[in-house]
Amino acid sequence: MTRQNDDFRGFLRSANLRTTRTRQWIWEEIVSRPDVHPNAYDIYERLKAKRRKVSLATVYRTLRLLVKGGMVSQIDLGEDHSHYEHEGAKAGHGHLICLSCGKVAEFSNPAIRDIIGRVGRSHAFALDKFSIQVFGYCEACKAHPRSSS
Amino acid sequence: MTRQNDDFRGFLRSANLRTTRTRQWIWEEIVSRPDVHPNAYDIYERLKAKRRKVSLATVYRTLRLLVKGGMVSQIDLGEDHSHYEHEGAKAGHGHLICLSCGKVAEFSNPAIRDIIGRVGRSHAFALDKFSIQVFGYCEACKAHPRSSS
DNA sequence: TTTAATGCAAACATTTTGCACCCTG
DNA sequence: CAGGGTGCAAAATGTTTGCATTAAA
Repeated sequence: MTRQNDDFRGFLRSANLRTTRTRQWIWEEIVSRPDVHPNAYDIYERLKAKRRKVSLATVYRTLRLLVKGGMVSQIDLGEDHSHYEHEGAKAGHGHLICLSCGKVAEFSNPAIRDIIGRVGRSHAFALDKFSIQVFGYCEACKAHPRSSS
Repeated sequence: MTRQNDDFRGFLRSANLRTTRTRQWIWEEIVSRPDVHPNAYDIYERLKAKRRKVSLATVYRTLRLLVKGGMVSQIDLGEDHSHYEHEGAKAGHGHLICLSCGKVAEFSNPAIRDIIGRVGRSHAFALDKFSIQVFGYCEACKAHPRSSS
């Protein structure tokens, strides 16, 4: 049993929630590939491909629960739906999003965290979390630009 | 005729778009209160209250056009719809969003801009724009917390 | 007068919910 | 075996689009 799985079961237990197969599958989809940032439908489709019968409604319900509990964070990549990622040790990182191919890279910068902490204090604001999206064109796409629609 | 109105007409002209009453009304709603960050429906309602007949569809169409043209920026305040603001001189600022009352404050920090510029370069990423959302509790709400649902 | 812009309603995409049945604890 | 969890279908929300009509240039 992995560390992440322990965390997950511990979270469910402490929240008085049941550890169901379905919830485990969804959790695994999120933690197993930290680089992927799937949306709800992605998770649903990947589980279906693995012959794990889960409904899209349950995927949404579970995601909501995990986000509320701080196990997963919900991110906006500039599309019309949310993406999700494991809220691991690398809390407080940002995303570089390619406007052409959609590729997402992560970055983490302690200086930004410090500055945001200071900004919060100067506004008498009790900080909870922050998110940063940087939009632009990745190396491949700026070398071979496609026509924009 | 204000500076902003000139910009607006200039933008439409250079994009070969017509300067219609409807578009002006919508533009005015956005620039007239830089502190408000309305969503599409807010704009629609405010115009209706002023007896300016505009359809919600046109509000959406106009917003899309303004965002594409870089006149307005589309921001995510953690709700399930977009908000909009005038993309003025204060480009590259962030938002402090109260998780309790929803109030939004802005901040601008040149150091963050620099760091993000550096991050972009180190990833060989051609920067276009960035956005920062900081979630937490404003002074009033942290003093008098409400029960969370 | 020509053609882009608009209003309306219908279509779409994403997310949530009601309810009968199922499974964990 | 009790009560929470799930699947399914329907509803709710936010946004876009087709088409007939209006109005900018």
